[in-house]
Amino acid sequence: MINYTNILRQHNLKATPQRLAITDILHVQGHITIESLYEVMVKKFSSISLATIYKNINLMLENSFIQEVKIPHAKSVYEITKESHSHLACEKCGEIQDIIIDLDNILNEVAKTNTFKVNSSDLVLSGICKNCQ
Amino acid sequence: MINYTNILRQHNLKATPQRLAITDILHVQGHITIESLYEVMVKKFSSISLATIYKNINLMLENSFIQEVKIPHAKSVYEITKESHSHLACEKCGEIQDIIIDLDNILNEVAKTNTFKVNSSDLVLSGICKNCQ
DNA sequence: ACTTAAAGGATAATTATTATCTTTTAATAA
DNA sequence: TTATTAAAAGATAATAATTATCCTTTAAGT
Ligand SMILES: [Mn+2]
Ligand SMILES: [Mn+2]
Ligand SMILES: [Zn+2]
Ligand SMILES: [Zn+2]
Repeated sequence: MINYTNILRQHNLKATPQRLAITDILHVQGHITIESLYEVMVKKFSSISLATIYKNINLMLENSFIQEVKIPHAKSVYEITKESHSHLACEKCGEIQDIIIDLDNILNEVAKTNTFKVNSSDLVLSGICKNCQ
Repeated sequence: MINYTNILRQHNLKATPQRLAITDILHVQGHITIESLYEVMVKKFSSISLATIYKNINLMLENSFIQEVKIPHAKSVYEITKESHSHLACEKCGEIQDIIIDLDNILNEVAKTNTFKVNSSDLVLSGICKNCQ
């Protein structure tokens, strides 16, 4: 169990119980929509306001503690920022999985054209996951 | 100038002036947000309703005549469906460019793992375009 | 314990999108 | 052509998603 108290403080964020719960949920679940994050949080903090969820998600996004992942034909999910990686999105059950794909060759190709300086890449592969096949 | 009248009819959509204008704008502009599509349309049809924009965009999405492209940290853009391709998104001016990148190697790698059946891929490279460098 | 800025909760406001209803019109056939 | 009709447009209400505001509570530092 990671100590997110200090990590939050390093980002100049107070380590409130609500925030620790959000980070813990993100840590355990991996990828989650605003909607289901709220549902899970309500179980722990029956009177939590949806505004608190949004305010915290936005704060955490601002300092890159977390990231938004936009999924085709589905709602965005949020996750704790880690090494750059791609995603597999199951069109049937909606599950989002991480996958590490080496895009260096591709990025080098683009770099060669010298017409666009790439800073980051977002790749989502949509299809059917193991379970749903 | 492409004849979208018949193309629309092939999709079982009436070729209304509003729709022909939308398809023409999409054809000329390439990638456009709902917001700016509406702005452009208002110039041609001063009394057009925003609902008409949404209804048409949704209808055209349903039969895959057009596609949504989700862009990190920006609003979605829409474009006429064509061969599968990737996108370059300029973080400075917001311009979206098409780029054809061969992802076969990558998709084959994923296929090998036999744990996920890929149906489609969405790749967006964010960075700085030629003009903005 | 005391102080204080930050954060939470309640809720209003705003923005984005969809639904509903009436009027208009594109497509088709007499 | 004109008549018919289902589809589409336009106006606007309703809903959903997100943000702003305001007051209360609390984490963090002294
Ligand atoms: Mn991930
Ligand atoms: Mn494109
Ligand atoms: Zn699945
Ligand atoms: Zn640019």
